[in-house]
Amino acid sequence: MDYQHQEIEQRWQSAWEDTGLYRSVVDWSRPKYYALTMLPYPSGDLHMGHWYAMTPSDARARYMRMKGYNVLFPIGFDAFGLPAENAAVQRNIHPAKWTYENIDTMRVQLRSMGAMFDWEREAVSCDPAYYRWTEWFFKRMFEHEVAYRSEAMVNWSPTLQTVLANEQVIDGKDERTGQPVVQKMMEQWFFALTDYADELLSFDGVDWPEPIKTMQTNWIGRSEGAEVTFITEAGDEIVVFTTRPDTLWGATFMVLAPEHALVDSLTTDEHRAAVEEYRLQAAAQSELERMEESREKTGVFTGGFATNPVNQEQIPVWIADYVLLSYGTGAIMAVPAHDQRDFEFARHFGLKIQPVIHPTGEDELVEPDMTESYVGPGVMVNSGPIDGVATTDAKGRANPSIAATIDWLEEQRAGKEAINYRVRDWLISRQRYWGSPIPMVHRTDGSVEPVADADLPVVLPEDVEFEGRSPLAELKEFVTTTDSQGRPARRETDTMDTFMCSSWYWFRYLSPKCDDAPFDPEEAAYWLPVDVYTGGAEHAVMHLLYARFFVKAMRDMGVFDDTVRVMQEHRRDPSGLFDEPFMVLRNQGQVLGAERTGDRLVVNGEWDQGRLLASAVRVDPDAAPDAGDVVGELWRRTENLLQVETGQGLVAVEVAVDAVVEIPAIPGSNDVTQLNHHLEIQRMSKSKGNVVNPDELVVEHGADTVRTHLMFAFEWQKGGPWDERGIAGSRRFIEDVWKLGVADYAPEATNDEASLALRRKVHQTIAKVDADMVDFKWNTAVAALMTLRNTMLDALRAGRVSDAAWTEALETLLKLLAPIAPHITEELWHRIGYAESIHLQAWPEADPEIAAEDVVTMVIQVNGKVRDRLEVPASISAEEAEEAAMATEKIRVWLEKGEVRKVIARPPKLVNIVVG
RNA sequence: GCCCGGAUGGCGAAACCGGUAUACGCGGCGGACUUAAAAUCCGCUGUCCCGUUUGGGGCGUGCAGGUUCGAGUCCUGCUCCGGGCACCA
Repeated sequence: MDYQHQEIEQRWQSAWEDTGLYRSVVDWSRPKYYALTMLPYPSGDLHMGHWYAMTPSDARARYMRMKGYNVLFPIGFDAFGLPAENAAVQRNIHPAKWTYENIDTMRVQLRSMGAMFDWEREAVSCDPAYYRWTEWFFKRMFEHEVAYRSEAMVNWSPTLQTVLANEQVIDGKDERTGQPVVQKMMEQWFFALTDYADELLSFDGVDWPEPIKTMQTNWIGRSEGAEVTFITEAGDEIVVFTTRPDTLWGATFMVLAPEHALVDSLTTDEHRAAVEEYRLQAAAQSELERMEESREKTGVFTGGFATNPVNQEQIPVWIADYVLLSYGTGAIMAVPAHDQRDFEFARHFGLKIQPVIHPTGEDELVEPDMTESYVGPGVMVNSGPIDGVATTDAKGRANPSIAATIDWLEEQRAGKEAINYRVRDWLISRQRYWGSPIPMVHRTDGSVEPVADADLPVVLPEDVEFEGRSPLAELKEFVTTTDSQGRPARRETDTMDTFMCSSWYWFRYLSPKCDDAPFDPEEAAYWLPVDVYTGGAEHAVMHLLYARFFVKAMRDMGVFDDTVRVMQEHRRDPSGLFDEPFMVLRNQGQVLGAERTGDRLVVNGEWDQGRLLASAVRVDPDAAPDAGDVVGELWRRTENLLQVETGQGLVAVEVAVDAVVEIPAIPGSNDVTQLNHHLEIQRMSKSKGNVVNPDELVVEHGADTVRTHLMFAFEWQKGGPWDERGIAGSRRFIEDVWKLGVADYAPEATNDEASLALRRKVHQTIAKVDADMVDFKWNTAVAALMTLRNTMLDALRAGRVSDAAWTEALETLLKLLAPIAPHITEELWHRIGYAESIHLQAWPEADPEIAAEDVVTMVIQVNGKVRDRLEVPASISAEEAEEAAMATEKIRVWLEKGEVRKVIARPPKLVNIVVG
């Protein structure tokens, strides 16, 4: 009767599947619970991180089910994206084939976890039945003017002839080829995310971690201030946004972004050549170069002037790349006396500096003596109507000087109060193939129209050639189409950002086969909204912000109208249910590989313009620093570049695109995708990880052990490096549970006290595990179960507890462990004689009376230091406690050292005697 | 630079409202079983000092202060680590 984990786990996994144990069906007579875990990207295989994220989510879903909820816990795949296209280029496999093969592998692996996923509800975002509705949502966005087309500065790769997403650009270079990326103006599709900026700043009614809320708030970056209009000599208006309108009287020049529309008309002939050159330079500059030069301000004078509306002063207009076209209005008023960047710029180019704040408690600022700008509090001076008004560190109208200035500006019609956001509208256009098509056609007159709903989805053509960029634009059959009037038209060849697919997937889970709407209102009315969402904190801003935006936009477009109607039919109050997608959010940390030194490379080659053209690359853990031209740890691999950390900094090593760097830690062939996967898992700056394959661990120890250990070994929110050895403890625990479960318990001489002691422990454990499950504190829940295991092993050996107490203990242990280790508990549950699944049992309830200790250890302190301990009845009174404390032998010794000044009694735990 | 989060044994980590610091586990040490090893079982395991049989005491939660009868927990000022944002007007 050994514990045969493989046999047990496989048998139960099929049994659960056969009986449909995890099908979730709408049942209005029961309370619902929608538990969601972030859907995986089908990168190839499931790694430890997936297990770490998903098994606690699964345990929580199981717990809620045992608590009596009708739980929905679905799964799917976020299947569009760049890695599939890279695979296509590198290995000549169609992205669809690569993706679906990976999905097949991952389905098997996901099943091996023993999670209660309802596979009937699986959704795959690259399936036309799915992206039909992604396109449908785009159309609704377009119809409601949430989707629009506009010029924008984008990351353009001249090598690939395509726009790259920000996340594909690393240090100003294309992540994959290592070639430079430039900034370019292009017409792109956007979603008007900023329309919802204010609503997105509010987290009312949702329970999300504070750090995530802070990150989103900072990302949205609301700033309060004013818009002020300056007039050029030619009569054009230059609108600027400022958070410090009160310093307008100190504005001594203006700076426009090099790309600003008014630069041409402002530039005088004398300065035109310099301006043109600067603009070219700025456009060619990669982000990396800009960062390097961020110390020194650059810029050129346009020769033009504008009028400061508050004092009619003519001030020079410059252009400089520290002013960004994408933030505010792309133009600033420069107040060098009270803004450090402006100060540096003014000093560098010898421009006028005019102080307008008299600092509190200091002498008046004298321009030539200033070594930096003054940004502290004080009193306004040289500022006409607001002279003498106090200025503080407060922002917006809370600052008296700003409030006074805004009032004055509005009265004079020279400006108005304004709010600006750091967040930009969501750029969703991607010049990629493997994404959801944008269902639009361009008419010959330049206007656009959406594809008719009946013609959705616009299907991705399959017979295409890959050369590293999207083939759609080159594919005549795809591009050539007609508009609704039958006139020739050109099909949109951009596809959508994959974040769009993941912005609504939890709706598709509700009814993945629904073909007349994105989701079935009957299902939605019951299951929505998501009650708990679990996943990685790395999605703090992008995915989680887009998802919130999406739901708010859907609500305003009436997408939930039918759902609301069904809810009302069932007397469910819909108010507030469609404002936010996820009511509770919890993040797990990252599990990394075991500690080890990184992959130590020895590279010989030839130096060329700061990079090493490799002639030989080998892995040698013991390589000495002079063994090759470059020796160091492999940090990153792109198609033709290796980043090697030498200890003195990163060195770029150029290799052939098909170069194979054999790394012993990675089994099998070693292509770019695999190597990046390997490097990603060891992502940590100091300690390097190692790939830990969960499949191997499952074979060796069983899914129950792996699940238990992942929940036990770390603080879930924090994660940490995987320790190969630690799993032994969890394995022993699971085997002990087996031992307890199959033990033929036969008490020799039962003893009421022993029985009660066991029962007490059992009920204390229920209370502890229950509280921990609610709070996602898996490690202490498992620890409590291990303690119960220890108590039960002792009881089994002693044979003093009654049969009833033993049975209660065993059944409780199995039920409490069932969410964490679903297979072994199911097996033992049946072995002790039950026919129905343990996963359908009710969660045990703690009886506080049984759990209560009647004798407790009371600590006796003298001057705050523990001097003695005493076993006392839990019901002891303060007087009795005090008396007992003073009476012990040890304490009497301490009492002789002085006079008792005070006694603090906190019965039954503590008495503190102050002696002095 | 700005904004978050963190720091507890050799290691992963516990500690409700301020009330026994180190639960649970790993590792280590000693012992039992064994021809032996593995597995398993039992005991010990913060640190220093005195007694060294049984015990007693000092010091200990990144650092320096403070509040309190009492601080890992609260307050002030730092240091280091992790994450996010970054010429944001």
